[in-house]
Amino acid sequence: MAASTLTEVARLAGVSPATASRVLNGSARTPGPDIAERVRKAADSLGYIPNAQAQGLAKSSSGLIGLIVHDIADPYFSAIARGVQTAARHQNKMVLLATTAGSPADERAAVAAFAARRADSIVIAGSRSTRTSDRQGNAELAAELDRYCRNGGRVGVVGHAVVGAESDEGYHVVEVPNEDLAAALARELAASHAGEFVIIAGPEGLLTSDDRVRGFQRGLADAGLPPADVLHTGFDRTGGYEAGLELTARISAPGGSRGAGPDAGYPRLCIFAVNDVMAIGATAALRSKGLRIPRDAAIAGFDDIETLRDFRPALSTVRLPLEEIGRLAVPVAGSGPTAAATVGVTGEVTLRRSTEPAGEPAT
Amino acid sequence: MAASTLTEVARLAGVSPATASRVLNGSARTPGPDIAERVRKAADSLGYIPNAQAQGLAKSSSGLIGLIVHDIADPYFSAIARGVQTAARHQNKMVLLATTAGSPADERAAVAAFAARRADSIVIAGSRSTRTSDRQGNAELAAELDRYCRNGGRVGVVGHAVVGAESDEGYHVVEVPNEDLAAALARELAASHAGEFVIIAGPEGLLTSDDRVRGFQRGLADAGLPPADVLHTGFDRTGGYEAGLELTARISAPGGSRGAGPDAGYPRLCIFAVNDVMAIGATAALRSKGLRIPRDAAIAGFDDIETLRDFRPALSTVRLPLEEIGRLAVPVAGSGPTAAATVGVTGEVTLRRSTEPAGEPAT
DNA sequence: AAGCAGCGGGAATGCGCTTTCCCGATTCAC
DNA sequence: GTGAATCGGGAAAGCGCATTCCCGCTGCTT
Repeated sequence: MAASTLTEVARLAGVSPATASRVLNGSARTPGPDIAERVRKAADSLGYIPNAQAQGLAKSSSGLIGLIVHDIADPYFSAIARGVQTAARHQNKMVLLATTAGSPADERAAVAAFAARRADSIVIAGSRSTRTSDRQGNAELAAELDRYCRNGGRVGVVGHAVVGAESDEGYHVVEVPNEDLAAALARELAASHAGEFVIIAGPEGLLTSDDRVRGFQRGLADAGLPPADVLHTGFDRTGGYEAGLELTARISAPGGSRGAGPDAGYPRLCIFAVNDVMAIGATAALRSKGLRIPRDAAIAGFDDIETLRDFRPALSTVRLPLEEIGRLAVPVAGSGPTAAATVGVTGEVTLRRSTEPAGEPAT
Repeated sequence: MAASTLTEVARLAGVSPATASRVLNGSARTPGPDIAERVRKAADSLGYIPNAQAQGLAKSSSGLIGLIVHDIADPYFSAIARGVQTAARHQNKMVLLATTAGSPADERAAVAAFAARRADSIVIAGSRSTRTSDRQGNAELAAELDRYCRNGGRVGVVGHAVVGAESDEGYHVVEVPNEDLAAALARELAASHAGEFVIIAGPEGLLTSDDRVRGFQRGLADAGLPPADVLHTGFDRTGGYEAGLELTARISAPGGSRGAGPDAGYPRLCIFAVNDVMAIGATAALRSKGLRIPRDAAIAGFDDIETLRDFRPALSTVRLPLEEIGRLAVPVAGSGPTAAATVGVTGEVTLRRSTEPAGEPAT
């Protein structure tokens, strides 16, 4: 027993399919109240559910929003996803999920799939990369997106414009001032840390990572400090952990630049991990070697993911309104082709215990 | 410039739409190699992307998997979502996301929306409830699901069968032995804790919560202990936090049943929160009042969400293979109407520092 | 050599719905 | 009271694709 169709409803109500369609969906023309009543009654006596595929085909629009993330179980992305979901609900749309682990090729495929489903708009969260190994992938992704836009699709990107994107139609980006915020963080840290600074960064070429690194270095320079060493590693917890292990050696080594160290009364090292999950990984690594934070090293992250709320030691970070970012990233439904090209959000440096000067009593 | 259609491709290739369709999609009949080549070339010179809506309409199947969760940003659900996503990818399908905050009415609406989109299958994660206030909602949800199944849909449910579900066609549940695992946890804890036991539970009527409570009590009974007090609260971090606050009073109160207490050398209280986020909330509450874990209270959760990996004190819990659960919950694509009704997974009691006997040196 | 199965391709139909177009019946203005 | 404008409803044409049916052809059997 297949689902009942509009035609069946119409027949049962004794009207034409056209009329039934008009009453059951908000058409411009509203049939008479008596007829409307009959149709509605017929509809729910049959348990009629409109076939969204057919509707989409006829109206060429699907009520779908495509969301592309690296990994839905990553707190950063799931917070954004929540925002996207909220916005979608306000627009009476559903969200289609694609996870790509950051591979441009997969992202291209996801865009194509969304296009095939005639998604009304696409949201791309997750950092862009300029690695040469991704060049071709990026180009293809950009091409796919352009085509999608030309066909009337709207796309919202979190963070950076897609590398090589041409179209400016229906393409908007939620800009996160990564560089400025990282600089601000660096300045604040520089004020209270005499020790050496080290940055745990993502792979070279990852835009978000690069921006934050650049900003942090600029902030240090502003404070009259030399640039920090940069360790490139994976953009996830594992990367942070590995870098953390590497740093433990440096921390435990006798002596060290600028004569800092646990016994000097302030942290030998101040570590900036370009995102929170990496900071968490690094913290775990240090802890596994018996080092304490902030006693033996200060550490700060970026994003302020929800996980941090209960993480000890409380991690200093830069708070980003992730959910709002998600909400803002979904293109507004009926917006004209010249929708706002860019919306900005702002963050906030949030200092917590992990970067307090050493020697304070633990809470 | 609208997206190009099969007909355009066919015309460019100088063949009929039928032939073009046959070569571009895996049809039973494969046209000659020369023709196929021509069509394929025409297709990608035009950047042809098949219209999934039209395909779906014609084939009446959509390549969509609907996923219903309470909150995608909750680590428990996002872990399951990851598993679902993995399974979907293996089936060459995409996942449609709906979040409902656990409201049966919203879940019904989500099922209807999925049905409208002709989703091939639906996965419902998130606990079922038997609260009387949800009675009608549950009934309607069950009815909606039954209709969906009768129309050929497949549904997979995590945890419990939907209350009141009739159909046994295309309906399968991933069963989690919540009760037994909770009992096992209780027995292990009983062996090392002399103090009083308290359970922080979700709202009464929430099946998952009820099962775990029942199991835990049974485990205590097995060990010859009296039943634990049960605090009912929200099934989320906030609920855990509030319950935790309430418990701090009890812990700090002078005296106490069975004469336990910090100075007695073992924890006064052993708290079992029915899920990890609640346990985290409770921990935060205790800590906010200056209490230490496990010194002043032992605490255990359930699920072993990924967040726990870096949570301190390391929380005892029951490990559930969440991602696998997600994978298993996705109905297999071509399975006959009499697909396996139930698949089981198993968990593992995982004792960590949060329930170690007090007095041990902190790590 | 005639007959038949088999194959490669095209014409046509339908999936379920929206939407234009059309037509008879009112209502309004003059 | 007649014309035009309006309203309420139905007929029909797609939306883009899959698929059934049909037809002309080749290659085989007897």
